Amino acid sequence: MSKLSLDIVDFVKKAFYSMPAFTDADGNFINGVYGAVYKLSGILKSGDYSEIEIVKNEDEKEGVIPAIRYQIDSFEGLLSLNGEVLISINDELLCRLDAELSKLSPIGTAIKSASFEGAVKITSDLNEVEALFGKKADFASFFFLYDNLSVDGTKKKDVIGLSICFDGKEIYYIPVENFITADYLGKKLSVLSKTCSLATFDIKSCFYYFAPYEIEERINGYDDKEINDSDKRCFDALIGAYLVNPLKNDYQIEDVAKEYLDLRLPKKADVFGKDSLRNAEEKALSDYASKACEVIYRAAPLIRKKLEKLQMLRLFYNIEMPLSYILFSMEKEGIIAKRDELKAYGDKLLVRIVELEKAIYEAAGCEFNINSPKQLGEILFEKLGLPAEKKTKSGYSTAAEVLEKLAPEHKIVADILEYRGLAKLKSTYADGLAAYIEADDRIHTSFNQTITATGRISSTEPNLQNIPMRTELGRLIRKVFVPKEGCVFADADYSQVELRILAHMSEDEELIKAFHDGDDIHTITASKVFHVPFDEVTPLQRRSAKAVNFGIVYGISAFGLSQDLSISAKEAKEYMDKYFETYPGVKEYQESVIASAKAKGYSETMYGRRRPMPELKSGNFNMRQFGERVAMNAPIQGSAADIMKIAMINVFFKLKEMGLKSRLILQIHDELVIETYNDEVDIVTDLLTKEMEKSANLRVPLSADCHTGSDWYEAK
DNA sequence: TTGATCACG
DNA sequence: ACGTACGTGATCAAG
Repeated sequence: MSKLSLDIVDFVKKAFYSMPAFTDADGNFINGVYGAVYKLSGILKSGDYSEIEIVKNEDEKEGVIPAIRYQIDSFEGLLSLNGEVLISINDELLCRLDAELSKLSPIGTAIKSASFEGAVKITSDLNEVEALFGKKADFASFFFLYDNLSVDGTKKKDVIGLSICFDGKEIYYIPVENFITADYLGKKLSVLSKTCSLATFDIKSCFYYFAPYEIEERINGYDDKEINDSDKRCFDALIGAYLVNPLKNDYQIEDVAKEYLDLRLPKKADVFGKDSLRNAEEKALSDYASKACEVIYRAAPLIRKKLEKLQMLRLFYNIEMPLSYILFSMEKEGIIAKRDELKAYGDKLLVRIVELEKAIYEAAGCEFNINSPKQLGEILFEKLGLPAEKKTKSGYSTAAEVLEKLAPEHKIVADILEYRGLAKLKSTYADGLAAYIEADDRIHTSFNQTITATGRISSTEPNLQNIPMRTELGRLIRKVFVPKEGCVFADADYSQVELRILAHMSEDEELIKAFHDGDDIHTITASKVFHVPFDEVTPLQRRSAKAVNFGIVYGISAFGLSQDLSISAKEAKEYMDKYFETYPGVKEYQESVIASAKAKGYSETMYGRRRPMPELKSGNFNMRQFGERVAMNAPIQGSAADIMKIAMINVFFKLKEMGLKSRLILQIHDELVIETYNDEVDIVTDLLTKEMEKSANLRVPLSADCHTGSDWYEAK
């Protein structure tokens, strides 16, 4: 009888790759530990050994993917209950292993794994690839597998391979290597898109290599056409899933697999870890990509049916799908940011920040971290004894709103407020933006189309939709954003688009009339609400009317309005009552929207975009109130988002149709920026304004103001 | 990772 | 009686 030396790292690793990938009910892989126990059990039952010596190569363990790593640990735990290295083989051990085996069995745990009816074929044979794309088909899915490592200097992602599926049975995985480049595969897909509907996931990331036929050939703007099944179009399962449920914060392909197919798809990070996919085994790569491709192939028709049922096909095909290409194009263009000027701006801020720090430490009598709300609160409210308004869960509130009230109490407060403002500008904007300037001197933001609950787009890495505007010092940052040589910026923004949409949707006659009468809607509203002639509206009255107008769009509450205007809730309520007397149609409209949302569980925009409102069914009063405000706001904010998206489609394809060189580069909710060639300024400003104003036909006119300038500060 | 704060529409 | 304006993203501190 002899001793079995068992290298558990290698043992589990081999087992993992020899078994189909299955998981437990929580989605954790258990195929490696299952295979290892199964094999070990067989070895031990042969009776050749009397004891096991556990060998564990920690270095090798670090090198394996996470999905294997944790299985090594659980295998070790099963084998060696108390951490022994030497284990004697007896009946107790054999029984324990058998018991574990039945627990781990994929049959026993009844886990459905993404499994194929047909085999995955890996091919690098050019003839085979050519033949593959020459197939006659109505529908195919594809999936680009990108490297985990993001490449510095460019947003262009590294493609490792492409999976493509034509009939749901046979899935091909084509590694990108040698003459089979990502560009080549993209071109093949472009050609295919002419005769075959294609589905993928996150199509925006595919546009680096592939432009669908319907985009390449297109010169016409938005068209509210019916959707024919026979039309060959691209389908993005991510955008589809988002439209069906815009509340989910993070849609991964694994979520789509689970939600629409009840399949557990392994997470990319679990399979490959954080390492580059360049070093991963081809089988693992093809396995992952093919599963994703199959999920798309099977889920896309289901998502499409769902959209059809929800009457959102036109929103999907006529607005969101073409928009995704425009967002890609805007990301790719980017915007020049001047490194040196940003640095100089930051240095200027730093001088004052250092001064303020000194003054604050002196006034406080000690040094502390001004950026820490906790430490700041202790200094202000304990050491200096300022009157505290305990407001947050974790302690004193030191928000600007609170500090402003405290300013007369102690001279330190004003310095802190100024410090805060400057520190924000330095960290988020001066230093923050500089880190995103790429080799082409441009910042390439990411526009996200599947984030917001209302249908707006968002901007990240960096966020170019929140560049300072309201204070002069902050606004100066916009001077670092400049057009390229021979260009200016054309910047157009909608005037009061949300209130105009409210006028349209509520059909309130007075509000509609107000927009036909003139364009200072706040003064007109003040005049009507306070019963004074237009020319005699006081600044305070206008400010109040403006706040009420904002409140109406947000889904008004007397308390919120009172906070904004620093008045009592009773006075705020009076303003609201007067407003609703003036515009009774608005009140009726808001009530009907809430009633409808309560009945249906969602509210919708002019173009059929839905926002589900589970809060309305909540047992919690506050949640229900929130649901009601959201029900009032979402159709307004969402319709404005729809209209801007239509305008972007019209502007983008108009530029293309006219063969202009100028390009859309930014969207900030109600504002578009075009990098405009000097010889195209007149035509571009004209088409930009016109396309924005005619993108929707409302009961009130849409108005857009366009400015030009040689930097973003000047063009606003 | 979460909460507080603050930048935008 | 209760606690609230709508929608985002980045940074910093602290657990």
